[in-house]
Amino acid sequence: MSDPILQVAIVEDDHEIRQSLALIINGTPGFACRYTFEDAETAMRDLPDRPVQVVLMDIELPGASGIEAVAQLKPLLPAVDFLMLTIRQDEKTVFESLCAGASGYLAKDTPPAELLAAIREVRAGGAPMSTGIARLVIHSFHRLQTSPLSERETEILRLLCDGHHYRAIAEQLYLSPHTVKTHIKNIYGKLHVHSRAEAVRKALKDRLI
Amino acid sequence: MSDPILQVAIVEDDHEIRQSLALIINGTPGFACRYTFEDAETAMRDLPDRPVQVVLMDIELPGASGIEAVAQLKPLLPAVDFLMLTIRQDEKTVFESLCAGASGYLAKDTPPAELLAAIREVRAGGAPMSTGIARLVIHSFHRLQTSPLSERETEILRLLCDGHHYRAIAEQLYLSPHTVKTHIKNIYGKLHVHSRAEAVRKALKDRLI
DNA sequence: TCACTTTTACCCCATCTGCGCGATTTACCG
DNA sequence: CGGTAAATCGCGCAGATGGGGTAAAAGTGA
Repeated sequence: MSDPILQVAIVEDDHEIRQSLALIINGTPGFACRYTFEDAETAMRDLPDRPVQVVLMDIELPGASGIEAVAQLKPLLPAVDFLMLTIRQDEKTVFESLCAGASGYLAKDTPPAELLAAIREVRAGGAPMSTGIARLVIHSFHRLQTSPLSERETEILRLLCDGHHYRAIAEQLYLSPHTVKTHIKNIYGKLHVHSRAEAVRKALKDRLI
Repeated sequence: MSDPILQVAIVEDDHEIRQSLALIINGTPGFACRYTFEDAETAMRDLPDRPVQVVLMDIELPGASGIEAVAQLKPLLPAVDFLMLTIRQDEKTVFESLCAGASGYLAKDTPPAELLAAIREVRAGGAPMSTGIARLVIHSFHRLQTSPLSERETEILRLLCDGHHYRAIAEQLYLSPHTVKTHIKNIYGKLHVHSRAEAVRKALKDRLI
């Protein structure tokens, strides 16, 4: 059904790592690595013309970062799976990579066997991640339980986020518009914001609703 | 360092599945399952008093769902890891579970060996997921590249989300407030919304900024 | 070249918003 | 039992917002 030989490309500035990764891949039946790049610029220029299915992407590169490369290449090559292969495990880098379009995120010290398993997994529709990364990602969904808002206020904030006006909120909750106004005022105070837009943003960002 | 015996609880309404899961766990050195619950209500009532470290949670239960149970229990037991064990793999259920506080998500047909590995993994700070779930989660980060907005409009939407007013946006972009207004009007049209709040919500939800 | 989009800019006007002030009732907690 | 927080209702006002127009310059692509 799928191509018997999986074509893998590598973007990695360290010569040794690049060569050893290529050796691992080319030494495994069913895998091939015919294209390696030592910087993001070359990869962004040449990758679109190469018959590649999976790209192992380092993040810290001399010029443009691997994240920028993914952000540019993924829309052009939606069928290609990008696997970040990096030592960086900080939250910001991880989320930026995933937002850019990476389909997996592996630590650079991943053993060869696991690396190959990850490549197989991503082709099978999975999303291989190191354990720490997975926890980071899952944690990002956990809502903060430290909401300073009362139940009623949370209810009103939810309607606020849906774009309802004073009047509509009042009608839905069988309240006077004045009451809604007071609640919203209190919400603003507790969230340290001064407008609907800011409140909506904070509500969604901090998962208050 | 950690307790030599890992205490696991099970919340599952199907008698057979519950028993066989308990058998698997109790038959494995280092694992113990002394508490099983057949509905969410009982689990919510009794679990807080039990010395449990990992909970295997079904979602479809007779009364309250497993998601509700996690939502209530996780804040009370932040050190406990909840692993959803379910046949449901739809996006909504997965995200609701993770938002409620689940640390992992497994298909019900996960083989015993993998289940045990997942329990070990979650205790080690990981977040075990079936491959399909992992891809679903990672996909949620991928921004939609199909933004209908022009560059300028996106720029203005970003400032809108930060809670700026017409005037502040105009000053930051060296534009007339009239121009900003026109842009915002066009943004509303393209996003099919009628207020700042809705625009902010859509922008954040669809990752347009 | 012509049509289209984008970006810029302006007008009018009804409504909505945010902020100032105060007030009552209920509910919970020590 | 008294204090505090939450929830409810009220008024006025300056300024912001959203909706309806119009239009010109600049760039883009067929």
